[in-house]
Amino acid sequence: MKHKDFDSCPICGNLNIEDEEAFLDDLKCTTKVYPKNELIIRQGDVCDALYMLTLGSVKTEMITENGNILGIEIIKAPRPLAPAFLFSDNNHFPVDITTLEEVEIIKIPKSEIMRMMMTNPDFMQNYLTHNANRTQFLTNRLQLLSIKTIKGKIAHYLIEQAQDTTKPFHINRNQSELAELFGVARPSLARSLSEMVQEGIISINKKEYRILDTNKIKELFV
Amino acid sequence: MKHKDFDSCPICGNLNIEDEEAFLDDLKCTTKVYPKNELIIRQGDVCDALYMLTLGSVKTEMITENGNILGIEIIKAPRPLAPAFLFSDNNHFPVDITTLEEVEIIKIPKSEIMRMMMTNPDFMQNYLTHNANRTQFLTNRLQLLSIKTIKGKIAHYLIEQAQDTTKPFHINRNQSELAELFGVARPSLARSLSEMVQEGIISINKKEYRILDTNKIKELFV
DNA sequence: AAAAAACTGTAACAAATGTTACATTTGAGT
DNA sequence: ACTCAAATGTAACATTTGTTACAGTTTTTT
Repeated sequence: MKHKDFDSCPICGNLNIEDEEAFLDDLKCTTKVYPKNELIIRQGDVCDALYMLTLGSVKTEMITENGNILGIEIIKAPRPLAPAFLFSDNNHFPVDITTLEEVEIIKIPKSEIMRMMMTNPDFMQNYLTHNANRTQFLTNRLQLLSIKTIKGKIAHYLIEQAQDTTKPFHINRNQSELAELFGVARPSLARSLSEMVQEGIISINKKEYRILDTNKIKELFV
Repeated sequence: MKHKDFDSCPICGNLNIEDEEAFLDDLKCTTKVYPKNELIIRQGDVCDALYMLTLGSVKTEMITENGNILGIEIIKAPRPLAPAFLFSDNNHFPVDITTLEEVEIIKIPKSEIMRMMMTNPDFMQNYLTHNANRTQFLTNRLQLLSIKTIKGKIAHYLIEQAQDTTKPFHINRNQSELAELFGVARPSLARSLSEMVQEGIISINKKEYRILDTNKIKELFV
């Protein structure tokens, strides 16, 4: 792992240690490279080590039992994969993980992680913060899914994405991806979007969205 | 906190310390008692200390932006309230918390939690495991919500609850609570349930459920 | 035991979403 | 500039779910 990557890693960054090389050399771990489009972790697999993605990107997908795919997110290196589950009583991965390109993954035994936490307060703080952020991400996802109407989901999502609701902003997903994110059918999403445009609530130009009527879009929550 | 409670606490149990009283006496914290049916924590409140529920029970509710209540769970003492969010970058509570009876809550500063983790490996392990279990709970909840049909949710839930799918089992919730758990309307749930009974997939007697047709109930996932 | 409250079953109807299918537009690659 | 694939718009129709309302049942309270 390069120094730059090391610093930008959510759990290894800012560690305040003198010699990062030595720190890493001491670490007992194995490195493995996987090709593109490979399913590397299955929902339900036992999780007994920390999988650190050090190169490339992967996609995590939660497959519901009715076969629908509920896209969760794309993870880019450097980041640990599902670090919380390493410590759960029922230590199984909750998602499928598929490579999007060639990736490198370092597998660190649980005992090593424990050791690092005990000896390095910054590492422990990072690990805790990272897990907390993950939990918050999940909670957010839960909140989005729990909104029942499609227009409500759109409203929630757009307001979340817009830094400033008076200015246009860019959404980096196409309709199919949005539909997957919301867990709805693509044509249904398109219909809701075009209705919201016709009602003068938002305007859309390609992936450039704009909130036109702040009051109306907030009414969709009521 | 009594010894028995101390031992059964998910993050303070099995701590391998000689003197629990001394351990607790050293702890800088404040104790507060709240009456029944009080909203003690609001969604969005800043979370800068660990709230440990030591007596009584509370209800956590996530209120969606359209005003619907999506019941999350009932928490009984002793258990920490949302311990993960203490360490998140954006440290706000994700849920409303309401007392169900008179409760006692101990508020422990973040710095104290950090100290305890650094000095006590068992405490750290407990804390991590507890957070991991919470994450798994959320993931499960996410999975349940992401199933689109009501019958699919029922099927998923019943199979999860039934230890042995050939034997009858008890569900400790009424229809309204189940509907809230699934995020659907109560009469809709009742309709789906009675259809499943008519189709010979399950039988219901009060809160005693039984899976009659294992194949058919699994087809609801397809 | 009677009364009240909570829970359950169900029906008619409204509303939202899914499904399928196809036309149109956009974008990428040559 | 042309071609092809992907993305989008949209319409008709089917299906599911929500809403409202009320009656029957069970449980709790008095």
